[in-house]
Amino acid sequence: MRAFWEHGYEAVSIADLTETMGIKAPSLYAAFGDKRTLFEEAVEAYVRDFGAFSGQALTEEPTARRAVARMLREAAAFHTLPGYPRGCMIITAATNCTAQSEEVMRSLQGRRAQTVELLEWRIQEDIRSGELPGDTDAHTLATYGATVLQGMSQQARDGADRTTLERVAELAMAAWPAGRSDEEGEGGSAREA
Amino acid sequence: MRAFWEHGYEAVSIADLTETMGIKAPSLYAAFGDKRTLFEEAVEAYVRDFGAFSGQALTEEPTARRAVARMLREAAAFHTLPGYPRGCMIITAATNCTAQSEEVMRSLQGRRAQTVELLEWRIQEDIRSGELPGDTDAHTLATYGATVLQGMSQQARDGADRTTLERVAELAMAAWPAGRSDEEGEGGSAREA
DNA sequence: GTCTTTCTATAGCAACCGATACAGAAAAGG
DNA sequence: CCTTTTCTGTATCGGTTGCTATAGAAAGAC
Repeated sequence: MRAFWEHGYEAVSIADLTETMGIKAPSLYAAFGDKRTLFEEAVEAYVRDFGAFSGQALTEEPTARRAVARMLREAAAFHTLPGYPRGCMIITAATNCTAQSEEVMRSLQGRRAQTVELLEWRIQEDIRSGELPGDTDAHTLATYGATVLQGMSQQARDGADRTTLERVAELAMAAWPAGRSDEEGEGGSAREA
Repeated sequence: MRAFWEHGYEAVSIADLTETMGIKAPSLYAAFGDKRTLFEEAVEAYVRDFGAFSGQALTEEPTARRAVARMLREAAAFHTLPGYPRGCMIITAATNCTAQSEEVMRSLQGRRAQTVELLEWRIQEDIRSGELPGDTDAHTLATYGATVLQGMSQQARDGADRTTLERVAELAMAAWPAGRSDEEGEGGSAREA
């Protein structure tokens, strides 16, 4: 997983994997069957251990605004974990692809699209509930959230440190429209006028 | 150039290049000497024809704010040119790299860092001139600009259309602090209090 | 102990990688 | 016309890719 995370799908060879895993090629193929299958399992392990924060933030927080704020804040941390590759595996692991690994690319592309759709759905939910004004552009807003998230991954890869990214995440939220629940006061949860 | 732009450095083979260029391998090596050299020339051709907008915006505009606004607006167009690969070649062409092409990766990384440094320098210039308040965090602000720019490239690759990206660019500027020249009125150039 | 089952390591498969040696065709000079 | 030079195409180099057949070692059953 770490090898795929750092170098991407095609740039990691079977020889690299057998070397870092301490096993020989036949054992690897007996256990995983295929390089693609092994990659898919590595992706699922990554999502489980390091990539679940975005889905959790987008489902657990009460408003889309708080969800995105938390997602970006935690992304700053997860994209700069000490001792781990920088950036997000889902974003970077399949960007330079041959024709034969197009399916792998589209697989990760689907996962990214899933996150954007979930975010857009949360925004539309806030529009329906009156939390956000009725003329809010949900598609643009969701794309903006994904843009900042994926840009932070690239910046982490290029060496940006965690505190800088956390400040970027906080700054990015200044462009996000304030909802009804955080118009006055700042608790936003218990205080209802 | 288009092949490297779309698939990246390592994912394009010499056979791909000789096929799309209509020449055989020995002619290619006689003309360019090396795959790496050919890639570098392709990068320079890309920067000249499609990637100069960011440098121009960052040097020609009177303030850092207007520079970033223009850079992001034009990026939305250049990252979604009809008939060309999506996104920015400098950002995506060398992300999945083997150990042998680390130099290529660092070369593009250096070009990206150059843009961020130029942006940060423009911001500090505005701070010195009083256009921006003295406690402005130039490093965070420059990283934010680069984050949105690179995130837009990723979004373009994932299928975002031009108008959506232009709205994202405009929305992103809502997080950018207003300078002294655009506090009141909106011309900002001829009107001096 | 002996037999059976599971696992692992050696060796090698066809296909492709970047890069060249060499021969033949085309063009330029007289 | 002939010679010299430049260019292009065929064939191939050693190395690596993902993947596997086959033989040998380790472990469990009794």
